[in-house]
Amino acid sequence: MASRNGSQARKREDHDTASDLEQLFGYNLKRAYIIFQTDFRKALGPDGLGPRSFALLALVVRFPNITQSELARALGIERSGLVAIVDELEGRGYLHRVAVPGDRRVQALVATTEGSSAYADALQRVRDHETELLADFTDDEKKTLAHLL
Amino acid sequence: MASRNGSQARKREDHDTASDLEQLFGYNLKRAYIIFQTDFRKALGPDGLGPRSFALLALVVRFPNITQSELARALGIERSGLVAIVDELEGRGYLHRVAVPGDRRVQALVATTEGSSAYADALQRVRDHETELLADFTDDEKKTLAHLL
DNA sequence: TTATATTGTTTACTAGGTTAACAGGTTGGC
DNA sequence: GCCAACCTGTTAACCTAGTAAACAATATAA
Repeated sequence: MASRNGSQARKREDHDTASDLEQLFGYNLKRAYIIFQTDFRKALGPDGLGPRSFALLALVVRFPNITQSELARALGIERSGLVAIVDELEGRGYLHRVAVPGDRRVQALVATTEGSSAYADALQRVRDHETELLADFTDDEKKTLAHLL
Repeated sequence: MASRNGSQARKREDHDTASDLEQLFGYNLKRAYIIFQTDFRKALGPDGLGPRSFALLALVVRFPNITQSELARALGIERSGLVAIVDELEGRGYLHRVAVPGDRRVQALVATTEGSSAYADALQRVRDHETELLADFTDDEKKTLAHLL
């Protein structure tokens, strides 16, 4: 029988001390992160913004004329990695690159009105999904969690 | 001057309301996860186990004779993705595949003594690093966090 | 001026997965 | 017993998100 060893293992896993992994913060953090990311994509639909594009757009909306180098620092990724994301958002018409008078190397990013409203809409949806996801927690717990992270 | 817009942006980011992102649980969760993962790799050294191999080995140590299909379910990844990890751990001599008498399809996994002790060592290091990483928190906060995740 | 640094970009690469197909083995219905 | 349906481990092709190195254009410091 194929499931003999398996059901043994699963039984032990079910009640008792499932495994060392569950005692590690890092492992649980990863699982929580995956849950949130999956939910994020569900919130924004199949051809909505991805987490990266959303984060980048958030910064551009918040800080108009921010440069790509600054964005890379703020997001903690490499400049080269930004290009594709900016291309995508520019392709959607959510922002455009504008030349900066004083320095011909940089291209400041500004959100279009379409980009701003798309962002506001997405933000609302993500927030709604997050509160739904955290519905099991008390307000106190939520506050603590937010503070700790 | 290249940094004119930039310093404006950064100044605003510094004090005030930095951006909507920081109010989102998902975004902070991601950052926390990245911090923990980076620390994990530091704890185990450059050619130590990766998080995936570590997690798999943990389950094999805990549940001897577990099958790969069961592992895939437990870890939430596809069976095909496991093969490379099992290959790696088998290559290190930490576990081996053994035939199961009753069912010639499955190959149960068992940790070698070398694998068990390597795992115990790694687990200790990861735990040490985690407690160090969480040193700023009070015991109460740590308990709450563990409970929430 | 000349050396050094920075910006945005392309290209090649890596890590960590997924999906689809497969060969071999098992099982349930009849 | 036979056959259809299913499960197991595996390979191959692919995808996503990122890194690292190189580059041309530009800016700044000595």
